[in-house]
Amino acid sequence: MSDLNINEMIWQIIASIPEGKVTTYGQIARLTGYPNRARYVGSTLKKLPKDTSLPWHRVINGQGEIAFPPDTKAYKTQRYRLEEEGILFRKGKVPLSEFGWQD
DNA sequence: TGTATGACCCCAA
DNA sequence: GTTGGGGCCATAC
Repeated sequence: MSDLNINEMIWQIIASIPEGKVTTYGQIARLTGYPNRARYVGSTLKKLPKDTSLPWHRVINGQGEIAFPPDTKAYKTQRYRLEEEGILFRKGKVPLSEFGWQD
């Protein structure tokens, strides 16, 4: 029940990420008020339909890297979308300056 | 009911 | 700078 609320919060937060910016699973978890739910955020994203309008590609891990292995289709898709939005990669990582929310 | 797994994170060495 | 281990909690089997 409360997890339904969490899902909505997660969707709202992701939808509010500005174009050309990214954020991390941990940040999203914290903004929902549950600092330890970073893993749950990933689980939620995995369940999204492939035709979702949610900008899931703007969500990366705490290291500034894409959460998928580099040789996967999902990785390439995500990276391509980010680069289309003007986000540049440095050695496979996104610079901190591109993060939407920072503590 | 119990164990394993995952689009993660943090801290100590 | 890297590496390893613990923690987290919903799902799947």
